[in-house]
Amino acid sequence: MTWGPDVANWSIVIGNRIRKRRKDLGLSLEELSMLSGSTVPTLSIIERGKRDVKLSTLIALAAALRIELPILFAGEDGSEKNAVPSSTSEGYDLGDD
Amino acid sequence: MTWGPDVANWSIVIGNRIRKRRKDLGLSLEELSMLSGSTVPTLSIIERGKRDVKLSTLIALAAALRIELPILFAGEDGSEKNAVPSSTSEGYDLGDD
DNA sequence: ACGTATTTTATTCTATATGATAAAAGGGGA
DNA sequence: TCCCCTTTTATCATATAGAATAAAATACGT
Repeated sequence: MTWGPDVANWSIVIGNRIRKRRKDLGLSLEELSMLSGSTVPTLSIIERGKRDVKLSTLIALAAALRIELPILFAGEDGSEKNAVPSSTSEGYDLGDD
Repeated sequence: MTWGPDVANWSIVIGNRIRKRRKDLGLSLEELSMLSGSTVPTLSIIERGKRDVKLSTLIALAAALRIELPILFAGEDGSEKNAVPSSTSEGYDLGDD
């Protein structure tokens, strides 16, 4: 894996949320696999934050877990503020806005 | 494209938000390309909601546009409620929770 | 209408997400 | 310890995201 830290952080946060929700629902990876259409190995990898997942996969997972997609991205406080500290929040050069 | 409607809807919502933010910043696709690392054709496709984008790409774009990632997913009201009506919100069978 | 910048579309190539499957590793109970 | 269930890891095949590039289409000011 050669991602930047932001991707790694987000992948882990999102993976943890998926795993927690799955456990809360009392589902095994096998069961979530059937509900979401992703295979068990794929789910294992995603829940541990080791994959650069596609949007469609997250959408299917959110539906299977019966949560709104934005919940996977929301801050700990449930707001739209980042749950993950951005490593590149400033330092641009094009003089706009 | 053979996605379900949820993916299409989300792709369009997210693409529209990216394009609006880019315009608000007064950036061309070429400039956003340099800032985000995605190519111009890729940006064009993403902004029009025609690609099943990867998480890492969205993270890079949010950083380039200097917005928090959750903003791309938040509801119109900026909450964690879906901006997109889910076409698969119910009808499951495993008796949990 | 013309010229220029911007965006879209098309093509080829590479990287990788995901599926399918099997095997290995873990984790409780009895 | 022995099962059984669950999760992780590994391998191979397929689909597609994204890069690089060029060309076509569009927008837009003059």
